[in-house]
Amino acid sequence: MQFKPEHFVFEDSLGYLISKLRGVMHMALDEQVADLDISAAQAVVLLRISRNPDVPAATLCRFGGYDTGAMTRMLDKLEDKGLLSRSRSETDRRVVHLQLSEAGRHLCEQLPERFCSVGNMLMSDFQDGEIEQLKLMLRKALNMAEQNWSAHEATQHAQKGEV
Amino acid sequence: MQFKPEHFVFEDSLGYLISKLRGVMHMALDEQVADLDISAAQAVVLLRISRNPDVPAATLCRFGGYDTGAMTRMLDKLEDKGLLSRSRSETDRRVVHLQLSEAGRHLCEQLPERFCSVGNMLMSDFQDGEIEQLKLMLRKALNMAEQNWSAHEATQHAQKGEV
DNA sequence: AGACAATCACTGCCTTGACAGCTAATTTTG
DNA sequence: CAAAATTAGCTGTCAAGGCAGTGATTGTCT
Repeated sequence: MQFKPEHFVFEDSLGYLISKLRGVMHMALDEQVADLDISAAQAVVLLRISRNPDVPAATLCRFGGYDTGAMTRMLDKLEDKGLLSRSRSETDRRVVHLQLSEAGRHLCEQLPERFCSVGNMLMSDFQDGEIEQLKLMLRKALNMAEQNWSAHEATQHAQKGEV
Repeated sequence: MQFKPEHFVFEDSLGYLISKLRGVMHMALDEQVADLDISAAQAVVLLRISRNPDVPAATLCRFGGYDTGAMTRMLDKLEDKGLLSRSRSETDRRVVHLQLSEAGRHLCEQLPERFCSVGNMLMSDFQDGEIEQLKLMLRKALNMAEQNWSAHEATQHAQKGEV
């Protein structure tokens, strides 16, 4: 029982800080990739495909935190831009495999730098080890969430998460 | 230069962890207030009004990270539910003041407990001081963002942030 | 083998929130 | 004091994403 209702101040709460930081990071990434003519969300998906060639779309949904409908439409746009192509799996014809085009691969080569720029903008005055410590605590919280969720939502839809 | 492109792994990045945690917290809060027939976003706005009686809507926009259009429609819904009432300011007739109704006040009394439940669910195995340390680092990152932003976006719209 | 359930991708429908344009009211400036 | 700029709130429009329902395919169970 770390938090007590009688002392709760939203503007000082963890939820507020986390949400705000997420918003800032998302906006910063959007700006970083604007010249590539994609959005932050699209950049994340593209990077994922480039690291996992021929990944099925459904896998992207699960780990990317997207609805299958949202993913379909996002892939439509990326395909329209000529950054990737879809192809039905031979072994399981329900599945659609995703491959980056030449333009997509070229674009993805530039992404890690853009992602890192955002991190460096926010963390430049963090000391050695502080970042790892921060990530450790975030992972700890996520683990807790996962435990408390599987306990009572085992039957419901998959966990959602986010990008 | 804390982050280097050649070592970048998205699933282990700060952006991924922050986004995922935000998603989990948002979902958990939604669930916590579902029986009150409001959304997590609405809960935040209501709590803010209850702490700042007669707050102008524009102030909610600025500190809540909402567009004025989005705020108008959110207040429409809360008014339809009978949780608050709007009234034009006497001294500045552009301004709309917000007051909670009796039902709204009663609902708000229950909110801190719901917010804390989410925090306690995620942080139950954090040790003393760890939470404060985590918040300290988050605030540090947010401060950095604010600095680097005012530098190059001074002329653009207000910073957005999030709820 | 055949019935049934599960999975994958896709589509319509809906909500949320951003952006731009608008009016009214106020403040600033010439 | 009049004109211009600013501020507050509202509305239309758009894009993103969630939910439910569908068809096709595959897996499972009897």
